[in-house]
Amino acid sequence: MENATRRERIRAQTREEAKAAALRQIAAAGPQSLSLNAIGKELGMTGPALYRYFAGRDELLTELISDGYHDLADAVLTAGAAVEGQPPADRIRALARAYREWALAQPHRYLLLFGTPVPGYAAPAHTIQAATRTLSAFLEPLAELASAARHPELERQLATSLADRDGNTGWAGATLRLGVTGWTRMHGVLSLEVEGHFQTMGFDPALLYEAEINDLIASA
Amino acid sequence: MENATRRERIRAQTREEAKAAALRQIAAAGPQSLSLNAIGKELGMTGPALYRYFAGRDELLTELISDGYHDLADAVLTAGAAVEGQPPADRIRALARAYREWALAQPHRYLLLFGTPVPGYAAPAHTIQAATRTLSAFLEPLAELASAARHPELERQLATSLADRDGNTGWAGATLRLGVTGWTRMHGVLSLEVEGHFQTMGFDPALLYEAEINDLIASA
DNA sequence: AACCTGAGTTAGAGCTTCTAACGTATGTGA
DNA sequence: TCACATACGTTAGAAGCTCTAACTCAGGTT
Repeated sequence: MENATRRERIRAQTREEAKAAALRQIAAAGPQSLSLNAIGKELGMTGPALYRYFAGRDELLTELISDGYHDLADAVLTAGAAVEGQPPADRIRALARAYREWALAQPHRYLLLFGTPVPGYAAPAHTIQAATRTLSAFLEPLAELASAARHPELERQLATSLADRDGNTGWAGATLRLGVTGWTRMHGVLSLEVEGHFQTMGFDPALLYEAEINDLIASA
Repeated sequence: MENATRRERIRAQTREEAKAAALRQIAAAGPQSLSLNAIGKELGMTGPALYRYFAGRDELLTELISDGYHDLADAVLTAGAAVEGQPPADRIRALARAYREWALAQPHRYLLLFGTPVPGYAAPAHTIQAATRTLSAFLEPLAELASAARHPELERQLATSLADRDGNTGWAGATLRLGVTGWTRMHGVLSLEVEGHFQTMGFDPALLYEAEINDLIASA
């Protein structure tokens, strides 16, 4: 960003404005009704002009997803930094809370990341890295709690596969299993909540979420 | 279906054909690329002709979702009937297996039910009833296992709210909590699996799913 | 046999993404 | 300071979509 020409700065700014408008539209009427024409109008230009900034609708969506992963990772890591030094159980609870708050503050965005996948979308490498970043934040405190192997085969698969990948991060299989389990449980509650499936059931999803987190901690 | 006129029978058949074609299309390219024109072509007629059968694209989608809920409920209940009399833990495992198999056999359909919601869609009453049917199948064996209250406030909310609803079904709060927890955990694993989020992680999701079910049983 | 109803047709409005061709403004090198 | 290259935004248009309107035609009923 330092040695960017004036043109490049303005261009980047326009891209950001377009993405912001896109998010507003998605929040208002869902991802399927995202229209480049409408975004253009919001920015004060015609639809085709946006093709100077994005290869097409799919690329715009892909970028929104990528941004989302990074934003979520940042939110979780920030929450993690704020509770450094505290007991692992408390840190896990803080991370989980940050995860949930991010999702509920912008449900449409959470669904963009974890809802029905966009057909043409394939996660770029740095997106996977952002996801790994989020998971790692949880793994750190979990490692302090993880006890003996509970599901040997699953833990073995996780340990060997993730060790091969990015140069042996050194997480124990039991820790990784707790991480993945925590992820699926958080997502299970959050996705159904965000999609409104609990609406007619008359209970507070926050309690269920908390219960899941506490169960996870207790089981470790 | 007995005293239906010939016309009505043919009409119903055409509707079914259209829905089958729609499912094929969704399976091939996702829900967003569902096109009435293309369905018409597949049935050997033009696009607008389908408006004689469905009020529009949204109604067709809504109907596919409704059908899905009923189909899923049937699959789970059938599996439940097949293991009647067996110990509750085994019955739960059988139900969970049926649930998973249904989802994996037709991932696009599972996502239609539990992925990003279609904007205009509001679940009709009989759909909610189908969902309740599925949940109840799990509640029966869970009730035999449910122990003392573990999350009092959550269980109280569930018991009172669902008691008010359909004329007191009589499930204990602890049972209901286990049911909802089981649902979110199954969904957590399944939705991430179906969306391909585990693809780069190199472990068998079936093991994670099993582990979740066994944990649930053990915790009850 | 005459009629009514329902199914399918084409035409067209209004939207979408996206390409192509065209002007214009902007920042840079001579 | 002037000329030029490049980037930016425009309009036009193709191909697709949903959905409405008007029309034709075949089936079943009276």
